[in-house]
This record gives sequence, C-alpha cells and structure tokens, in this order.
Amino acid sequence: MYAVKAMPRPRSLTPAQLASAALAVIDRDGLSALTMRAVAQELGTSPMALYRYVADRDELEALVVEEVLSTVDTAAPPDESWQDRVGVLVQRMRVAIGGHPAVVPLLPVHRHRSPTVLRWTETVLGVLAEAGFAGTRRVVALRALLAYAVGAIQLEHLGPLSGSGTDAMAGLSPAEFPHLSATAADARRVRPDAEFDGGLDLLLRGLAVSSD
Amino acid sequence: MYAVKAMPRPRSLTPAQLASAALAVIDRDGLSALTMRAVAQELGTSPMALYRYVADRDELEALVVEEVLSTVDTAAPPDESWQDRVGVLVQRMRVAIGGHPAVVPLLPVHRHRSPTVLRWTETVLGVLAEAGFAGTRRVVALRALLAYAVGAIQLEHLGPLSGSGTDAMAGLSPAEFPHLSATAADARRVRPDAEFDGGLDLLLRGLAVSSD
DNA sequence: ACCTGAACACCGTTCAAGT
DNA sequence: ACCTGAACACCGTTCAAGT
Repeated sequence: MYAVKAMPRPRSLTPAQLASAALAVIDRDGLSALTMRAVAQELGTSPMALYRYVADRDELEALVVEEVLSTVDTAAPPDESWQDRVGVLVQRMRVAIGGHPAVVPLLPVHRHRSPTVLRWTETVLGVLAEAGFAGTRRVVALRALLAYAVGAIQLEHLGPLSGSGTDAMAGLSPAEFPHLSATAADARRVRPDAEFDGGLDLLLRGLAVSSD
Repeated sequence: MYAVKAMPRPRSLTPAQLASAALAVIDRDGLSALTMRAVAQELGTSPMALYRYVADRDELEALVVEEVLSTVDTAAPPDESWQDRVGVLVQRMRVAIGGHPAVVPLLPVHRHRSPTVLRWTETVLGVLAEAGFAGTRRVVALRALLAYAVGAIQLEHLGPLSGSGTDAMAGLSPAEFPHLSATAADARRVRPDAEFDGGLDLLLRGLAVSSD
C-alpha cells in the first residue's frame, strides 16, 4: 500500500449553498443587508469561512446574480416569427429577475460573468442570424435589445416603487409641466407587463423595418 | 432701535459647492471613493459640517446626479422631424452623462428627484404629443425611450470597459458559442456612438411604424 | 485543509461640546 | 447658528491561531 495522504478536511459548504443563502438574505432584508457577516450567519458559520469559497464580496455578488439568472431557459423557443422568438427570450430574462427585484442593481455590474447570459446571448444571436441579420447590423440589434431589457427592468423595479418617484410626479404643477401631469394620470393605468411588452414590440418593429 | 437679533453665523458652504466637490471626488477617484469624509476633506471642513446641507449620504448622491444632469439643455430642438428631435434630446442626455461615467450607477436610483429629468421628460412628451402620440401609446413610447437610454448608457459605461467583459468574450470557444464569438469580432469594430445611434434609430423607426 | 476569533482600517451617523 | 471631535455601531478583510 502506498502511504496514505493526509485526508483533506471535507468542505462544509458548496458555492450553491453560498449563493442561495446570500439570495435569501437579499430577498428577505434587501440588498443593503447583503454582508459577509449576514450570509455567514444564514449558513451558521463564521464570516471568514466564506473566504474559502469566494475571493471577496464582489465574487459573492456574482454568485447571487448567476443564482437568479440560472433559472432562465436559454433554449431557442419554437415560435414561428423571429420577433416572437426574440420576444420570448427577453421575457424569460425579465420573469427570472422579477422574482428577485432586490438584485436588480447587481445585474449591470456582474452581467458579464454570467454563463447564463452568455448562453442566452448565443441563442438570441442565432435567432437574429436566421432572420438575416449579420455583421454590424446584428451587433447593433443585439446591443439594442440588451439595452432595452436592462433599462426597462431597472425602470420597472427601481422606478415608481421607490416611493419618491410617484410622489414627485403627482405633485407637479400642471401649469409648468402640462404634458407630464397629463401623462402621469395615463401612466397609472398602464400595467407594467403591458408597458414592457409595448416597448419591446416597438423595438422589434424597428428591427423588422430595418431588415427590409 | 429694536433689539438686534442674534446674527446667525453665515453658512460657509453652498449646496452647489457640495455637489461639485463630490463630483470632483468621483471623477478623480471613482464612485467608491465618494464618502462623507472625502467630500469634507475636498472642501476643507469636517465631515459633520456636510450634515448642515444634506440629511444623509443619499441626499449627497442626489446632489451629484443633478449636478451632472443640470448641464443638459432641455429646450425642444429645432429639427424638422419628430424622430430627429427626440433623438437629439436623448443624445444630449447621453453626452452629459458621458462626461462623468463614474456616476452612471447613481442615475437609476436618483433619476426621479432630478428637476432636469422632469423638464427633459416634459419636452420629450411635447414632441411626442405633436407627433400624434396620446394616452397609453404616449406612455409606452416615453418609457421605451427612457428604458433604452438608461440601458444603453449603462452598457456603454459599465460594459466591456470593466475588463472582465471583453476577456470573457474573447476567450469563448467557437464550438460552443459560434454566433457569439463571430459577433465579438464584429463588435470590436463598432464605435460606441454608432452603436448608440443605431439602437436609438431602431426604436424611433418602431415608433414611426406604430404611429401609422 | 479548513475553520475561528481577534484585530485593523475603514464607513455613516449620533451626540455633546465649542464659538 | 454653525462647526467640531470623540464616539458608536457597523463594514470588508488580514492575520495568527486552533483542530
């Protein structure tokens, strides 16, 4: 028999546990409650134990982002038109994020590191390619879709919800802001889903026209 | 003569000085360097002196955001088509923010409290109204433009610049991500301005089609 | 090898005191 | 009235020590 190597003490946690504990903290107490100490407490260990699994707080945040995004189905949907297929892909992303609104501010920062985002982007590009988009036009189309998705999701979740937004809108003097105060009334009647769909539809129409 | 009231000690600072000192800190050392202590040092006072002018750090951030946005000309531009006029208004916003990329993460959070954003929105709505948009269609058009602007500006400034983004894209296996690796090469040749303009143009085309 | 506890260098903010 | 300095309750992270 060969000499038995010193048995490494088994890890007591997995990155997946880290991610879901951190997400639980955020969902329950908000993004500002996400601290190394809070996540450690959630897992019943000491704060420093986390550093066996992540290099720093930044990496913990990236883990949370991927935890949320990993639920997105990145397979190409079966719909007939390419507009519908792109629309479904964007909607899947929106729905996944909508379940955890408090993580929204983390998304722009950590989007790059997410394997799910890479696969999602690959699928979107495939649909666009089939639809005849190539070269610069495809780059512009992709970035426009991403920009709209990122922006619309943020507007939806860091928007009027924060409270002071709607208040400021409601207290506008119709004399100084005629269009704005008129639109504020209309805006209250538009459901977030319809707003998101409507904007996405505008962009998809623009893409369709540009491909003529 | 009446009894002379106790002369209030004159304030040594103005909110404008606070705002520009805070912006100077951010521009020089980045957003993470924005602390009450750093701004106080920039102004040559004690940290607690700032609390005479702002209630808390949040209000300081709002001041910085407005400092950046206040340079935006919110008057309706003279261009002929409504598409061009909306386009110019969005571009003005982008240019103002582009001068201070480090404040980008603050914008979604404090956008609501900015008087400049209110005036800008009023102007955009006016152009849309002239173009025949009303009711729900106008709400959707405005929110779509805002979403695109917010998202595209963030993608531009927290995008590949952060480093790890382009690295991740460059190291993709063409086998697993054929479209993505092909597009990554194309993407490097598209200038940020052209990308932003192109996406905005897609949205404006969509708006034009929807108004038929 | 993995985990812990104390400690360091920061934060924002409260409070009592100075002029 | 306005400003200051010390102090409090937090952070993320380093380090030396335990098992």
